[in-house]
Amino acid sequence: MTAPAGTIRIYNTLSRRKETFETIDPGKVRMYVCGVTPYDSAHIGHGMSMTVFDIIRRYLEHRGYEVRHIQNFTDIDDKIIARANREGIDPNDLTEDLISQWHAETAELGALPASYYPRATQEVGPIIEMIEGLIEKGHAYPVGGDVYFRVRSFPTYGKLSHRDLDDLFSGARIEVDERKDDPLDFALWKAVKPGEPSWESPWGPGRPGWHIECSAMSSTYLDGMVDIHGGGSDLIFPHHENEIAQSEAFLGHEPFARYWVHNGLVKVGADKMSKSLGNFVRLRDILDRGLGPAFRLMVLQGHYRAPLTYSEEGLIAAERGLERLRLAADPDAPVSDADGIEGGGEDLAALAAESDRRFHEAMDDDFNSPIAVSVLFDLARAINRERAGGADGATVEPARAKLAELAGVLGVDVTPAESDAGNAGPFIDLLLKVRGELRAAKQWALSDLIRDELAALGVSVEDTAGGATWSAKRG
RNA sequence: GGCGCCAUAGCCAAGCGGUAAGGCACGGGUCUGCAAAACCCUGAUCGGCGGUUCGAAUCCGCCUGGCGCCUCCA
Repeated sequence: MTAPAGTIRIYNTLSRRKETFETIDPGKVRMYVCGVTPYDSAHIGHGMSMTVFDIIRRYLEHRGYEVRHIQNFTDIDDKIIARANREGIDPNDLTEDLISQWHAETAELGALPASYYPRATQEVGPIIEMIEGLIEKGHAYPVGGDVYFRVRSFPTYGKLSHRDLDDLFSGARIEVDERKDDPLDFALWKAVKPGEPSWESPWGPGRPGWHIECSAMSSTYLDGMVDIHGGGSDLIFPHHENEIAQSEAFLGHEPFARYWVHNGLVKVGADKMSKSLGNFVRLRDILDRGLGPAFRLMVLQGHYRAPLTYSEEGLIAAERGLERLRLAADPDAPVSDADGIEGGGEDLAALAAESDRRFHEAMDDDFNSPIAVSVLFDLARAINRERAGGADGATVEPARAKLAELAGVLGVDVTPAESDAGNAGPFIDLLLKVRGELRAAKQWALSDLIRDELAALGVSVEDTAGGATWSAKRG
């Protein structure tokens, strides 16, 4: 269902302001998200980025846009070669394996697959063409089998990261390669070294440098102009800065990307989480515990541009919150008719309408998901309050349906927890039936024993007015 | 050294000029055989000091404490 039209505003790293979102083609969004260099398994930082851009994409689609979402794999790089050599395997086998893991993890995280996933190694032709074009235009020069981009030839270099060339130079932490015209020039093509994979090129055998593959791929798959170009904020410099320089110098027009969107980084404790710091948490570990949906909610509860402080408690807190949303969104949730608890007698249809308005207002404003999520919780509380007061399903339905709908827009799965009990279901039902008899006979010790033992097995039992219900713990 | 960002209740986290969303935890209740879940109640004046303003968590300055980028990184 498409919501009523509203103006979407997006923060653009380039202008450092929120801008009204207007696409190149009406109703269509060209989105390029920097994927990964697959040299190791994904961590939750990748998970955050995947989730953030999945939410942005879902919301734009919800708003009626058709989104062409391209996500690349830079499957040739120093680290890939280093690891493959260390393990004595073919770099291709390594990247194939990691890429298939990536796809599996994307799916388990509940992120929609991209429209297409180009790979650097399969785009060498376009990459070489682009490099040749840059040389012709004087923006690049070959040196002994390498090719470098001449940073000083691109007057607006630094506009994305808001840096001055001379400030960068004064940073003086760049290895000085005497063969380069300028220390800041970066490699477009790297001459082959012993033991490395290589491709033929006008400059001899070699391989693409780091940034050029994204320029070539975004150009190839999004017609040389993109609406949204995204990635983690650690990519702003040098990766995206270099990408702009290459693409705009080559294409001869700017901007090559209209909205630069960057997500905040995951922190563990006070520090940024990264492979090099060794403080990373593998995405796989969270997924295997069945906490993928909780992770998504945790990401949503913070703003996408702000750093996300990750902790085990934070993840568990999100899981608890998610359970509350699930209960509220469950059409078969038990209704209490206990005395002493009164419903608010609210107009839930009106609440649903108001919630819808607030939700879209928040998401339209640079994807303010924390507020959108708070709307979900407000709905949940109202629903539970009415149910606690004995309201029937029909009374609660407008709010319940709205909650499920809005959660769905964010990709939050609030469908009732599926039983992980496998074939044990009927036996558990049987046990609870027996326990019911015991309770009727006030055999509390035995009935409590059954409940405790089931709990130890990961099955929680709850007694409600309508009888006992059970649910298996996820994971 | 350069550029930039952030400091909001126990933890996480919105708000960005009109007297503090939401989540989790804690405590007190209701319900329950007990429990669980749910519901109700309870908690902050926004790092510090100045300034601008009728009015500031929100703007400016200084200070203190963190972080990020400048090198591979989502």
